[in-house]
Amino acid sequence: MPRAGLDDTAVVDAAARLVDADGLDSLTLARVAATLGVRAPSLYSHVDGLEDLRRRVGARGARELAEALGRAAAGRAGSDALMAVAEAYRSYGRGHPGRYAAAQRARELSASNEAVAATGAAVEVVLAVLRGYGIEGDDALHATRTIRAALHGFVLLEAVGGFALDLSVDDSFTRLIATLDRGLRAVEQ
Amino acid sequence: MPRAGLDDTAVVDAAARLVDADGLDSLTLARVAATLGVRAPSLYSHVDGLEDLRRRVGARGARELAEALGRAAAGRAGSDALMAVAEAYRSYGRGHPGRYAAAQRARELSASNEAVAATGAAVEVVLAVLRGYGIEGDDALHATRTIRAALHGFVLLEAVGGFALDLSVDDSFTRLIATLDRGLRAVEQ
DNA sequence: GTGATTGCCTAATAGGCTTAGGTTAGCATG
DNA sequence: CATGCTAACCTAAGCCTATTAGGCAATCAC
Repeated sequence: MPRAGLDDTAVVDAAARLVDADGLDSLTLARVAATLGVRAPSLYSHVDGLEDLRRRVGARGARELAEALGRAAAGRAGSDALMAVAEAYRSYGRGHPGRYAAAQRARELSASNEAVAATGAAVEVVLAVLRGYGIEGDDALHATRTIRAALHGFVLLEAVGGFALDLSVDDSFTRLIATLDRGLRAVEQ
Repeated sequence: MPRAGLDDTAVVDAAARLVDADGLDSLTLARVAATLGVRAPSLYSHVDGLEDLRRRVGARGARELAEALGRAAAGRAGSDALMAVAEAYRSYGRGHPGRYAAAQRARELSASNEAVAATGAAVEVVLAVLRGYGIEGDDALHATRTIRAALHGFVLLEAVGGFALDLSVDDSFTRLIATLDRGLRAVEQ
């Protein structure tokens, strides 16, 4: 019997493609194994069960998202940077809905150093953008939560088909960012 | 053999309690049946399988959430109304995390008249609040998406333990609403 | 070539959903 | 009060998961 020649990365690759195509809930070891031409128990050589696989997919999503945000922010400042980061965030969520969803399972991901580091990097990107607004310290941390909540909610609602009305979702997103931009600029204290 | 005397409502009740306590993912027919003192197949007399049960729990969540928003908005206007609605939204999400999560599965819920009606009612509440800001028409629909995205994202991040830093989550929420309030007030055109 | 590693396998356990088909409790009707 | 119907509940079985245990053999280091 020839070997498939798998390794950890190949398994996570296959899982990531699967969740992006069919949703996080449809991630099963059986399906991943089938796409790799292998039986389910064989995956245990590379991955420590289903939960571990989900965690690794989430960690990859967190890392890719943080990288995308960093690239978007590079060389920009102020509203320009906020818009670029927001666009990159939404773009990643739309392009990789499964990885994105997996990246948000904070409780599971707290066991992954890679995921924790990536989340920290993403926060740093937003904090840098906020310095362009003159917001620092705790104010900046609160503002980071505001921005993250707004972007996260938008991406999830879009992914789940929550924007049912016949009204441009692109326009809605642009206005969301504009509202945040205005709201952040007007901060006193 | 005595009968348990179940009906649809009792089954959905049990499921709603279960998902609020242990999370939406832990909803299984076997567990619901066990809490009701019955075998899993017996539930098929009252509910059309697991997916249908999830849909019904989500519909109940959507209705309860819409009712809470309506109560919060009653007798208030402007920033006051926005704050009250936002607090009610977050409060429901925290108090009933499982129902709340189920209520957001838009694709599944599109098959539920109750859920569709409830979602429409919630949108109406927000539109009424926005009239207090002088926002109407498409602008108001876009603003509704902004508000919904921000609240939804915040509730989900809070539920999943996404706010890890030692920084008051209550304060963050207050500032989120304040940022939205300022951002909505400054709308031109 | 030889030995060790390890990738992959089959077999089996345990638990989930669901369908099929049977039994019976409890009500409605005569 | 007896009869019969409805529907609530059951067991059995099939098929899908995940996971563990234990075995075989392909491949690599020497």
